[in-house]
Amino acid sequence: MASPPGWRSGRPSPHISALKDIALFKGLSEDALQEVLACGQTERLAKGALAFRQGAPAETCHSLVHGRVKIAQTRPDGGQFVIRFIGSGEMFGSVAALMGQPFPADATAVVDSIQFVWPIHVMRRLMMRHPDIAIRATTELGARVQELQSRMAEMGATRVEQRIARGLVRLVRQAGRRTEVGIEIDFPITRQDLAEMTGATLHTVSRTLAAWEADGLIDSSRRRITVRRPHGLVVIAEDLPGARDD
Amino acid sequence: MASPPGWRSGRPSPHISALKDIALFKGLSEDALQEVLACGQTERLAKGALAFRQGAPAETCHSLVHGRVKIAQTRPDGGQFVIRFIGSGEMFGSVAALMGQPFPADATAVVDSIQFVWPIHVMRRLMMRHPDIAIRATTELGARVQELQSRMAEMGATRVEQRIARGLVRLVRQAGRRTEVGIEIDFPITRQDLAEMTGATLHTVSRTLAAWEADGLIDSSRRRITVRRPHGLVVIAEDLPGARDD
DNA sequence: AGCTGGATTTGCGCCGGCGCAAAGATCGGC
DNA sequence: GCCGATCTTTGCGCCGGCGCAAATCCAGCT
Repeated sequence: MASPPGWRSGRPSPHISALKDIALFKGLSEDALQEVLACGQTERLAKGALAFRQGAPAETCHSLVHGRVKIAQTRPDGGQFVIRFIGSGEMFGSVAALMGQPFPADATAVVDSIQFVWPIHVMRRLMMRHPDIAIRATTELGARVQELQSRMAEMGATRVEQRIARGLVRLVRQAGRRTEVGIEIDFPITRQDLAEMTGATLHTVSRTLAAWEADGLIDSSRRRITVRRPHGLVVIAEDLPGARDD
Repeated sequence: MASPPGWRSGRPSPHISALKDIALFKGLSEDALQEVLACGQTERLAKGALAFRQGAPAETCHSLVHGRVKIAQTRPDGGQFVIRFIGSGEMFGSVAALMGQPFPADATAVVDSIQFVWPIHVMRRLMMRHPDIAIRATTELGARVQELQSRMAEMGATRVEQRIARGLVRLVRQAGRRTEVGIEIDFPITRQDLAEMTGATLHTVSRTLAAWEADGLIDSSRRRITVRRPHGLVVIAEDLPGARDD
């Protein structure tokens, strides 16, 4: 694993370039970026550390500079539910902040990470001054809405195997890294996580993955999953007729 | 914009008040409202008529002036999925329009309705000119995201009975009308719809409602549902311990 | 290296909810 | 008032996936 610049020194080195990678700020003027930068700060998140906690007042916007963060909700019945995983350049916690509501979930670093944090009122001010940003925000949120809706529709699908396959496909798309054998999910993920993403049980996920591994569809070990034949997974996810490989 | 033909002949500036009821336009200046009004048009939607069709290019924003519209998606496997019901004053189809993507679902009037339609570029222009609108839009979308996320979390809950109860509770909140016996869903809804909202089968929904009716929890007839003891429903929805009345 | 706790696997039994099929109830139209 | 189209109810059988429990395995720590 290559260490990102400025990681070890314990010294946050805020880079405008990092901000530029955030979709929301694309095409923003230098001084506007400076404004954000000046108001916010870079923070280190050790693996397992929380960026924010479910129920806490949301007064900050977060953006991940490096690493991976899990957004997970504790339901009243005690069950956990994994909403999504955040990768580099993505923002999180912003919806709650914009809405003036408490964070709806915990944000936990699954690997050592670096986040950039700034107060919500800066974002508000920016939006007032630069309508582009607000418009870009609607686009971002629109994308979220669409993704959530498609995920909703998926949940309707009864077969658990399908749901797990789709969850895995999504992870591959978002966090896949090519290796010799296939595509690996580039951060540690437990079967429990996968279960909590798809609404299945830990047990069923374990069994299912084991079956797929026996079929040579995937490789897996503790917290690691590598997809050897992505297409085969898609066939299951989309319930295509094909019983053959590619 | 050229005057739209036909519909407006007898009506002087049809529903500027109707526009004011749309959250997105709250607090907007008179002339800005006029701009929207001039570019759009009011349309009648007979029961069963489509406001737009899944897959069609989304070049229009819609807002319901009166009636009720069902947004439902046809999945690749042929199944239908009810995304949501639209009530008076709510906007629909706007996410797709803003994102420049085809409509993701059909919009069908479930009762005789009236909608207001205007081209997306007007909305874009308005947003550029009035950041408030864009900001308000982010708020709206944020709310959608939150609602979808909570719905997602619900879907994880295994028990079908719970999911149905929650679907019903949501409908009551959104479209409940007080009557002598309880609260009635104020538009015709089939068990099929309920099934497609909650990811259950028509059959299971039917059986479940029958059981609830036997318990005096609800009244129902063809396309009509009246909740006699909302609290009892919530108890099921939230899986509270209480096995008693309210 | 040894220990400890989290992560994973696996077996077994049970039951809820779907699939299928057909009858019954209502509404709306003619 | 009759007919046809929906919408709704109900019976029966089957099976997938959960619940429970125990055994292993592995990573990180001291």
